[in-house]
Amino acid sequence: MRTRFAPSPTGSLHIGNLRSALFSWLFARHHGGQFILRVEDTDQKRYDPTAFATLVEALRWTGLDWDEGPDIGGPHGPYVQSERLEHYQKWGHWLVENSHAYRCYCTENRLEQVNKEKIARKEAPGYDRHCRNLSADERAQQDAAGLPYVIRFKMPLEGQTVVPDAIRGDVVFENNLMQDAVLLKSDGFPTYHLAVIVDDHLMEISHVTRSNEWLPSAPLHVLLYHAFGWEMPVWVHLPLLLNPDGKGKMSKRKPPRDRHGNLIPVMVHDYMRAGYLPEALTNFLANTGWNFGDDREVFTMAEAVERFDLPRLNPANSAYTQEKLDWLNGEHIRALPVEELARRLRKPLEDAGLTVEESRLQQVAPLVQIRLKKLNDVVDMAGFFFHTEFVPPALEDLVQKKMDAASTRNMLVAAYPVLEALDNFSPANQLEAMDALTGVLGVSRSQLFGGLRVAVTGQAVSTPTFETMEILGKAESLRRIQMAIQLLDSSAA
RNA sequence: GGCCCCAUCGUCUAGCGGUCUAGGAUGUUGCCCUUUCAAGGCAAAGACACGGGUUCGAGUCCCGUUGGGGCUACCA
Repeated sequence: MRTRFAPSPTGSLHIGNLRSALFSWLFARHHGGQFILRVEDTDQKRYDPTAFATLVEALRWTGLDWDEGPDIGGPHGPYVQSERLEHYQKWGHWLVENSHAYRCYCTENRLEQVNKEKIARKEAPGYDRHCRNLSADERAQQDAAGLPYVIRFKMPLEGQTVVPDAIRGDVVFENNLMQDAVLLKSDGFPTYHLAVIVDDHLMEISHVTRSNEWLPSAPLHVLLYHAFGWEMPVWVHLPLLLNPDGKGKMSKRKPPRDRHGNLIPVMVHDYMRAGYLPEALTNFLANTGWNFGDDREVFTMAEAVERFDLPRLNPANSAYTQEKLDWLNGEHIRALPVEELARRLRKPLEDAGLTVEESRLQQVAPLVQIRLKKLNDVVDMAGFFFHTEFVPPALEDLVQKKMDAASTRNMLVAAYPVLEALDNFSPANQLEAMDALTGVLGVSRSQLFGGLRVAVTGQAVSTPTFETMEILGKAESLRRIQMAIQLLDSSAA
């Protein structure tokens, strides 16, 4: 079995395309087959020289691997369509010579004109097949004049074409409703329709996996295989990933928003920057439109490879669920070995402008592991650990529930010498001492521990009190508590 | 408009004629735990789009309606 992913390089990787790629990859890997990467860059108007490197970066990040491709070569190369023009030209002209296609000399103006007239007459728009009906003389005349032309397919005027689809069965199309599609453009480049058939055949693709937006043009592709006399691959039209509201496919041109109005990332690089784990993203994507079985939602791609197959693919399109991705991301963060989490936390912290000391990072990682939904959340939660200068808390955060500045101050003043007297500054020891102090002072754990926590972290939401103080060290913790006391003093005055 | 695809809780899904007073997850709400935030535990609300058939029996099969999506380029 051989499947392929054939994106057109327009920048990063669209999440909907990643989902298609993922299904193709899982399918091939499950059956012990090969997965091929091919670049479909036949649209010269959209050419972007940096796009390919970005695409590969995104794809590598997701963990998908390919056996043949533009960057690694292979026996069926080249894997970039713009480098395969001779194939398309050869086979395009072969179709003309064997009367499956014809040269069309119509200008864009005429095409527009024909459409306008058809629409005015309330007919379906489309090419009127003017050049299909040229006499031999007329044809010779146009050729002699050296006019630019495109090659169009001679769609059968009657009958039906059946597309056998692996997940929805036979889909039947009426031939007379279909266009004489352009196969080879006037610039000598192929359209998708010609290129995909030639390449999939030459590259020996056994299963064509692609999103179901291609289903309407699949009969043309079937007919092309017939015309060439090539063996047809198995067609697998995958469901589409829709916007969170289920209206329209995910698109980077009109980026969707969640119900809080925040933009939802569409490109893989946006997910990388937002602090998502590749294993969470792929888990999420595999889990929408396909299911693992056994009611399991959290799984690795290695586990998915073992089980993946077409029968459990849902033929319906599905809406993107941000909440579920965020939950899965948290699950995968918690599943990481803590040293690995530490390693991945470095980048978001550094990107936030912080200087990250390795030993400190190792200490902080276990404290944030169960608290993070995204890696980037570490900046707000524990960024204070890496500040060169301590930023004291806001007064209103420092004053505890049902207390005022004076009573909060007195509480911290009482805690200070007790903490100072501790030889062993372990969290357990601190807890024991502070717990005892709550009884003496007549305050709750929440008030005392919370007051200390805000004092040493500088923020209302943070890592837990005693573990934090242990990392900060006794001296630094006491210094910060002292600062808090002064802050409360000045407010009382 | 035409053609094609699709249709179970808000969302992702299980269900492949009787085991369905429809299961899981997420999200929401409540309670518990608790040192903030999380995580964890428990609980609640929440769906077979509608109408016809077929059948002893339909969420499951067929048809229609409705709804949603896709395509309708010398873009992919």
